[in-house]
Amino acid sequence: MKTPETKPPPSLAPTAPARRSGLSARVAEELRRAILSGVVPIGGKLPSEAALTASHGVSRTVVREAIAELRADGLVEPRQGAGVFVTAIAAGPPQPFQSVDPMRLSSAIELLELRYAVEIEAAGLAALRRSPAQDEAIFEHCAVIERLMREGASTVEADFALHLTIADATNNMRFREFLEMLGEKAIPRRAVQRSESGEETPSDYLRQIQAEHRAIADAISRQEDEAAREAMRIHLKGGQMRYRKLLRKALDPTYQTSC
Amino acid sequence: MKTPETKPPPSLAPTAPARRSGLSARVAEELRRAILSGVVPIGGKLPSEAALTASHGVSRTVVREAIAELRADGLVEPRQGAGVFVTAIAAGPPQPFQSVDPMRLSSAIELLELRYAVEIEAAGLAALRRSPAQDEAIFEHCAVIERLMREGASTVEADFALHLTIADATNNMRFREFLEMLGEKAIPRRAVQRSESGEETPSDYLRQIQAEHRAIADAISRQEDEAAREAMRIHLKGGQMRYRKLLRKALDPTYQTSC
DNA sequence: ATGATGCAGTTGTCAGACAAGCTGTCAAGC
DNA sequence: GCTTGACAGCTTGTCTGACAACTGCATCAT
Repeated sequence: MKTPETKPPPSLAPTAPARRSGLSARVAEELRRAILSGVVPIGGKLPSEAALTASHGVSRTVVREAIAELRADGLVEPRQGAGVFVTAIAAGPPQPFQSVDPMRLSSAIELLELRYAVEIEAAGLAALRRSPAQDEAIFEHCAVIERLMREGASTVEADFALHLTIADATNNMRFREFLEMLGEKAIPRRAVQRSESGEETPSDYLRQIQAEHRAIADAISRQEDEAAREAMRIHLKGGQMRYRKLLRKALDPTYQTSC
Repeated sequence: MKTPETKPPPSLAPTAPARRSGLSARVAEELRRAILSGVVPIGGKLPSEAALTASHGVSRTVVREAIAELRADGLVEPRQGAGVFVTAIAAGPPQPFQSVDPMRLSSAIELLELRYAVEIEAAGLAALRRSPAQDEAIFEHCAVIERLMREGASTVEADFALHLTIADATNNMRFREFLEMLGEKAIPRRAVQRSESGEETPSDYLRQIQAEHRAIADAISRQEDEAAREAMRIHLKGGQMRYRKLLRKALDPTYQTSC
């Protein structure tokens, strides 16, 4: 089996790309798909190892390792002498907030409201607890966003990084944990990026965003929690309005002409 | 892949006891334990297959199948030629907010802060969006809590139900979803119930709680979002103080005498 | 000091063999 | 006719040996 020629780093980094292209992983995935798609019903039996070996053109070892993976997933239960049976157990615990349809406006807005609840409070706590270094980092992120805006580049990631820095400044890791869990679901990147790269950013819009960011950073710097919360609320409300507009236009190109 | 054999055995029931006593399952469990207990650090390498074969007294096939299970768990990443490395990924998809130690005060408080962020905003949205029926339900829950308090019974569940009703009144299911996900982790029931059942509830404390609940319910009823948020903030801040006291006493029975 | 090469050790896959267990069929007994 | 036991065929579980592909490190040449 050939792998790509690129040499991996000598030490494993947490962000090292996963390499799951082995045969057993592939067979496991195919079987997993067959099970989850209902081709094999719950309680039903997979083909025998010998049959899978033949039909997938791999050795029995590969088939067995694939089945071992499915066993760990809780998808199958092998019974010696009898066969490998699909169990009634669903794959893993339910992921939170899964039922998000990025193309449904209300779905995304609902998640945004939840996220904003956390971010408003985070701003208040950040004002009370931030360290000087965290204070500085917040301003730095504001500057990065402003630069990206002037260049007409996408600010989605930089904006998110600012919010994460504010969450860090609460010195309660649960806030970052929450935002990381939720962040990618709350803003469908495709829609936003398409709109952002496709049009000129008005300079009054730039100034508005800058002013809002500055108001938040200043309130946090002054350690005024109420002002920080209010500044964040204004920013997010404005962002929500902007986001609604973006989404409406992305979903319905004729929307603006009808306004 | 051929048509799978779908003839179920007559003896398979969803509640059939699992038979997982195979060697590979055993080795997988031992390795899993070693990894989760930190014997092998994250980023560290498991012993080679040959070494595991020797140390566990099993064939290499068994070791490989065990490793396949761990791979499915996301605990390890085998790298051909290099070894099997413990990944930074926790078992399965990350469960949110898992690292909660109920006996560590700061751990619970951190989660409470996150929860309170959501609840404060929920109160504001509930004021804007509640239906008359939801309005009534909130008052009813207040009455239930008051009754339970007068009887000296535990109000933990009734209190949580009130907060869920407020979340429902936002008419954004994400708020309830969040609270349900987080609710049981945020208040360690053992500690709170022990303290609650063990002492007399002062009547001024009762009145304070009642007043706070009423202020929230009234603001929501009047559809004043800012007042609702502020009332909820006061209630939760007071509750946080009370909770800190409870926890400190539960952890250190001599705490009150030293105050 | 740097780059290339070789080698020992590692994982990935294949094949064959035997053990343990399950299922279905058939015959014997009641 | 129904139940029970025996048996054959098939299945999974484990072991063993072999080779391919890959990695990491030591050594050597420039």
